[in-house]
Amino acid sequence: MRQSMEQIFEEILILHFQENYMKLQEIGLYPGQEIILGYIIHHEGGMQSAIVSHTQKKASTIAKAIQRMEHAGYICRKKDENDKRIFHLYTTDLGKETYAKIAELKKQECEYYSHLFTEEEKKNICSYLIRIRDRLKGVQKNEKNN
Amino acid sequence: MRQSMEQIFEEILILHFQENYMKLQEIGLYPGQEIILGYIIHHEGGMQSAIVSHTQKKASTIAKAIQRMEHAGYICRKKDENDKRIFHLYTTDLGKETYAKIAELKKQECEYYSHLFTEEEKKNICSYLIRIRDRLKGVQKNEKNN
DNA sequence: GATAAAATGTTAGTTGGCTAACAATTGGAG
DNA sequence: CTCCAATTGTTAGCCAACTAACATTTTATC
Repeated sequence: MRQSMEQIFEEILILHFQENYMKLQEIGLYPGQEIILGYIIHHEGGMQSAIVSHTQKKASTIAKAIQRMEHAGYICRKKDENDKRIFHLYTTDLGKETYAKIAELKKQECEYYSHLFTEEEKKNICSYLIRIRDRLKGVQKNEKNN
Repeated sequence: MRQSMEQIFEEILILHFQENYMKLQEIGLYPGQEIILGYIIHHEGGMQSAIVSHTQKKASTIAKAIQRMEHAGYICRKKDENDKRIFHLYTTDLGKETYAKIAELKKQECEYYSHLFTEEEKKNICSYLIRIRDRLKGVQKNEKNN
């Protein structure tokens, strides 16, 4: 074997990043914004802290992205009348149109991968991926206890 | 199935990024610098453009990283006497020590994953990963022709 | 030899990601 | 009711990643 599992995986990470970057660029978004937009579309009126929990990013990262996305016209914020700390987030028409393009691309991507493997292989891959994910989750839990 | 292949993969991307970030932070590097350091260690005297080709990052990204890594004392640059455009890159003692730590971590990581799968599963995974990688490579080649 | 093209590296400006420190508000403990 | 802790969100400053434009030097072409 010329390349190890890990090396090919690193290669895939780079290629995946580049492909994702180019696709988003054509749509007009920056990496990460599509996840935020998708969350708000499916949780209209939600607040920033929910996005922080969902995306696993830091609050400061989300805060800046939200500001830029609001300025670019993809989303809008409305103050809560009872709790003055909270902003409720909503998508604009532009945001909805933009997410439709992303959803279409994601669908195409899923179909590509679907044709790349047999049903049995897909089951295997899921089993492997879950094992890797749980291992990564476990490592982080252990590190938190230190 | 509650989650699709793609969703679990996205989850793994996030977890992998976070684990990598924390490990590098303990060593004193920023993400991406470990790849540059590794390349220079294995190609002492090489030049920036070679790193650009190898890492698939843009020249400006590498240029800034090289400057910071030189300033931080991990590497040093020497001007070429014949071709005045070129800088030759070398690792310092600190750079070599730092990379030793990274190599140790990578070794541990490989062992973890090695225990996570049987030999047959590993062969399967390699087969799947290669298929994904080649598909990603193919997409990018096609896009370049447009 | 002059001029255009390619190679090498830099700088300015955008974004995402992080940490750390901060302000403001809310809610609970005493 | 008071005061402290938790929640929510922001700002400043660091880095990586990108694009676009640039300067310098080398090389190829005519």
